Amino acid sequence: MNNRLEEIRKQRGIKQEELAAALEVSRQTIGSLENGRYNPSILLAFKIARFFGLSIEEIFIYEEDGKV
Amino acid sequence: MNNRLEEIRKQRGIKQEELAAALEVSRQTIGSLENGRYNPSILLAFKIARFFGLSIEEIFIYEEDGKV
DNA sequence: CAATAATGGAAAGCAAGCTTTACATCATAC
DNA sequence: GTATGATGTAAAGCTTGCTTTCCATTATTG
Repeated sequence: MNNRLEEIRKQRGIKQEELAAALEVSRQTIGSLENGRYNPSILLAFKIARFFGLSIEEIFIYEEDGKV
Repeated sequence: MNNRLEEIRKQRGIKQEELAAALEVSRQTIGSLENGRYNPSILLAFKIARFFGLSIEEIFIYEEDGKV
């Protein structure tokens, strides 16, 4: 799973910390997602998508093979 | 999080066990999702959506409040 | 009724997501 | 150069997702 989180966040000119606060998660969680340390839960994915007004599929890129 | 998994699966006339096999998860996982015992990981959500040719949002319903 | 098929659901255990704490790095500004 | 702000990253610990195993329930069918 890849994601366009950092790209989209920067487009909107907001900081990791601000995004984290808006989503009610820790800053480290945002950093970990942006740097691919793990995938979001589906709940967090929904929150992120809703925050940016996008669909989950527009932000998170699932590649059949790439596995976990 | 609610989901339309059971509904969609039955529309297609397939059994929990068949769906589980197609998605490479256990039958219990499918049953647990259908009966709301837990939410899927985002990877499983993608697999399910892709299997049915739908978007994640068409299958899993996120309600702002309803919490976890 | 007995047998089989499909589903429900619990328990234990491992894996993954998230938190808090803590420290390092990098850039910018003064 | 030092201070400050933003980000990277790691460790320990809790919670949630998923597996395997096991048994119960509810059709349906012979």
